[in-house]
Amino acid sequence: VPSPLPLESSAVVDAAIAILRDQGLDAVSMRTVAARLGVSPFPLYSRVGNKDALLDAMAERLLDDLAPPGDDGEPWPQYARRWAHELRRRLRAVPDSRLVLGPRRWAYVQASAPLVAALRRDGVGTDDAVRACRMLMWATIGFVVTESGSDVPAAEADALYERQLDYLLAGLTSEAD
Amino acid sequence: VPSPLPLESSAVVDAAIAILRDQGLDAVSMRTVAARLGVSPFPLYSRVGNKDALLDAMAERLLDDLAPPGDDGEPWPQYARRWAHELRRRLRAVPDSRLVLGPRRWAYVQASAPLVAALRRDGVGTDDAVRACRMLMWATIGFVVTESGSDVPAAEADALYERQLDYLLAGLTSEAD
DNA sequence: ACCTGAACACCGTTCAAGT
DNA sequence: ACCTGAACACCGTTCAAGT
Repeated sequence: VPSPLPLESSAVVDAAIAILRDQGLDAVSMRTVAARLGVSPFPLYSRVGNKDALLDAMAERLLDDLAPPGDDGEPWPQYARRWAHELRRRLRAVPDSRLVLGPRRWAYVQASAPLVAALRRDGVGTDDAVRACRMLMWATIGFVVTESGSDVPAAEADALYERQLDYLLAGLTSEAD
Repeated sequence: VPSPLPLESSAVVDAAIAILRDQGLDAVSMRTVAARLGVSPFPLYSRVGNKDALLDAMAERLLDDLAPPGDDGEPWPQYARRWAHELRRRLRAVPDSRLVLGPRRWAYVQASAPLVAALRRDGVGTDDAVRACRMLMWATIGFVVTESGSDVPAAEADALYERQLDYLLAGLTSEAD
């Protein structure tokens, strides 16, 4: 009599991400994930809920621990620059932009925490800090999603992103004073 | 003996957009579009190619004739502001952000033409004009895609977009001089 | 020449039946 | 209690057969 499989939800996410990297997002199905685990599809539903929840969990895993918190003496615009570049780097490493969109908000709320903290540490009010963070985050997500669908060379996209960041930080800095 | 159906590719796109508005993007399939036209799925493939090409054609339709060209005497930053707001308005009217992403670039190339023309008319070099246009377009697409997946109130998103536009235009203007 | 009906190889999800 | 196998209601796409 076989005992219940020691199938953790993290193992399901592991398998899904392995398929994502090997064969792309379209190859990730409840059936292919189950097959990679040597199991029928049914047990997956008790571990991860359903397909959409699995996609959420994958996004969360891929954005986990986005940026280290800033140093105590670091001014917020400098930290914001590091944070934004790290967010872009992580998002570009995700092999499919459909995974970073949709209603997968939770991962971003977590990711924004250290930037909001850096702003607050420098005396920016909570609402302003949240808005500044939101602007940088939305601009970065949008930039990555759009550049990934374009044929603009990487070096040019890098330069364009740097300039956009300059402009946004200049605006946010002048307003914060 | 029935003659060939007078089935135009535009009718296929019409039917697909009608289903999009009535039941959402997930309800748009080659089968449901064919059923709405009273036809089997097969003839659609000779009209629109395949499902992905149909999605491209839908995106193109939804962004068609994006912005009227600017007045001759209108300075480019003022036209850029109108253009960007119109782009955002159009994108927000598309009921699903998956439709404005992916490799559906052609619609955006067309949409950007009048803005590039306005910049050039004011003496901006071609490369700079293309880059400025790209920044405003990517920022806007990204903003809309991200705001549509968030629970930020519309008024707040409007204000945030306006400010982001201020910052980007301020940066682009100072650089153009 | 062009369409229909059926088929192929897939989906997400669920349920009776087994152990 | 938990899984398997089969099923249900779908996909995109294609092809033999009809007209």
